[in-house]
Amino acid sequence: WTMSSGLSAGGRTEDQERNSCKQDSPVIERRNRSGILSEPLSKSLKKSRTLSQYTAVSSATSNGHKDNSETKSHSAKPQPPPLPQPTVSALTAAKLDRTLEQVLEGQNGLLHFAQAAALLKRAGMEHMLLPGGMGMGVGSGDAGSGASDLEGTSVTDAVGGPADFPYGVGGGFPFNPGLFIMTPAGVFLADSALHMAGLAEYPAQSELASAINSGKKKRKRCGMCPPCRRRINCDQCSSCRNRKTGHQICKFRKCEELKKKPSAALEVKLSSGAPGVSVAHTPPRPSPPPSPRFCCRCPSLR
DNA sequence: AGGAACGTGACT
DNA sequence: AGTCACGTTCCT
Repeated sequence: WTMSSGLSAGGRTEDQERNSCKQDSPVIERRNRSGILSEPLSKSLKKSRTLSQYTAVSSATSNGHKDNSETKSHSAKPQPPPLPQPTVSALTAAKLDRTLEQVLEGQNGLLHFAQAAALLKRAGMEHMLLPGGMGMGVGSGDAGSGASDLEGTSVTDAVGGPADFPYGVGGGFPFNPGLFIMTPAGVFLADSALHMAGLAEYPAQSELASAINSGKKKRKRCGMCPPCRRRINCDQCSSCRNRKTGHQICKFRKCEELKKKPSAALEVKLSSGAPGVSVAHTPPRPSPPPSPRFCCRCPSLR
């Protein structure tokens, strides 16, 4: 996964502008060896998902945020249309950063979904997935419409085209969206989906599902919210000043999801129709108060 | 209720 | 072993 490297090279944040005394030199990029500044996303995210399982799909994620050398290596692939490639001189750093943030926000959830779908599909093929098994969710009832919505337009657009996510209009994307768990850390496969696909040996996925259920594990940064994407400690907030005693991340970098109470976050997930294992055919909720950001039925809702 | 300090898990 | 950071507890 190279998103973090892309971010670090892609543009200077507003923070960097503010704390210019430190950020003028590239020293800031190597200031923390554990990745606080240069790799804010990779550590939590790479553990949360089986990145090695991802193929070309994941590479599309970082296309827009790589430096020139990285972009060159992917020059054969069509770049996602919404990603601007302005000259740095033409845009201010802050503006560029905002643009990147918008692009990221719009794409991350869908990309995670696409990646999970790719993983499931690939693994399912490897396991000679039963014909009537996973496919049955597609055409059945409202789930089908939601699925077609997703794969037909949003996902394809976000990922960059059928080459990257070949489950487009005619691709026959065979999975019920209810089989996916939308979490702050990304989109994962529901437990039952794993069993249906015979994927019990995919440890990260099942482990995550159990972690969601138990709620015992330490939560991790979502990696997508603005605070998570922020790479610079303010060095001025109480958390920064009291780092030795406080053991707390900079207030401006505190993940939005982690700010919520664990119970509240769980309730949001449940009410948004993404309960860990109760899958596909749950009856529609009478008054769904969907999470503004995560909803497995309405992936475009943010 | 919000913030600070501490305990401790996760990671290098 | 050292560092980071989430969760809990305590204090205001």
